[in-house]
Amino acid sequence: MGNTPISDSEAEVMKVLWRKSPRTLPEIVEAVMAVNAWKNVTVKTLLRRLVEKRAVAQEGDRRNYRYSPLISKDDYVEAVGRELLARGFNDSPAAMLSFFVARGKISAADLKALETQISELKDE
Amino acid sequence: MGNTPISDSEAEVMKVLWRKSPRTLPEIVEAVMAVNAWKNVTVKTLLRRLVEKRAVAQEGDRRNYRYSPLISKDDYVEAVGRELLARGFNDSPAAMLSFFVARGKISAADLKALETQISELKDE
DNA sequence: GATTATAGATTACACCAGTAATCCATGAAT
DNA sequence: ATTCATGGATTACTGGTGTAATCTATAATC
Repeated sequence: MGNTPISDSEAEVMKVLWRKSPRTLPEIVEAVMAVNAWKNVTVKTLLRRLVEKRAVAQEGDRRNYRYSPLISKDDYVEAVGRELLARGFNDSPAAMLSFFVARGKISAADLKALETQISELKDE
Repeated sequence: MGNTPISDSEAEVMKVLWRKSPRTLPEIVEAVMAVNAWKNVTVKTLLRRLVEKRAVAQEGDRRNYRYSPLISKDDYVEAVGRELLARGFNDSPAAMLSFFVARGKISAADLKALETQISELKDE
């Protein structure tokens, strides 16, 4: 998609690492394949590319590496979010919000919860 | 980027058409080049691809076509948003919102405005 | 009528992403 | 010692995207 250093398919691999890490290759392959109908070699390729682009760490001894994420889910999500903001909403979070509200994707209850969240943030 | 039928660069062309349409080629080229340092042929290519993928209509007589968007900005934005939601927030708009609030991207005033928006929606 | 400018079409080309096959080396099993 | 399985590396191939050069036909101009 856009500007994240992580592609969509690669993100599928990251997701399993974000859930639990470190993991070994077979663990990762299994977890990814539980969700995506890819060949195991495909998962290996994705993992290797992630290591290359320093999004995943390879530790321990060769032949039995342990893999862990080097990019946090929050960072990833923030990058994706920033992209949406730029692409669709002219960098205005409020405009985005408004859009989702208008589409009925965000309820009054959601807003209440957010209010609470905001006031809690203020108490710091 | 992801699944929108419109790529990032192509979106730059759509943007000028969303702002005002129909427009002629030179108008489009000029408007796009005011923002992007592309060669004019590049803009032509993007426009042609958009016509090919039926995102833009070509009307009037050859040699002086008028171009207008066939995909609305709202549709585009919604597609991009849906994609983000899937990629980063597990399809939960509320989760996304919460994320932006936590990052201080959404103010209490923004929320107030949204509340109003919601209650207005309810009155229908 | 010849020349020129240019809207639009055709062709190009490198890079990345998605998806995968094949190869290699080594630890395990026989 | 030989074979097998498998983690990891190398290579591959297609389609899309970013970016553009070149060509063609025609309207305008001289």
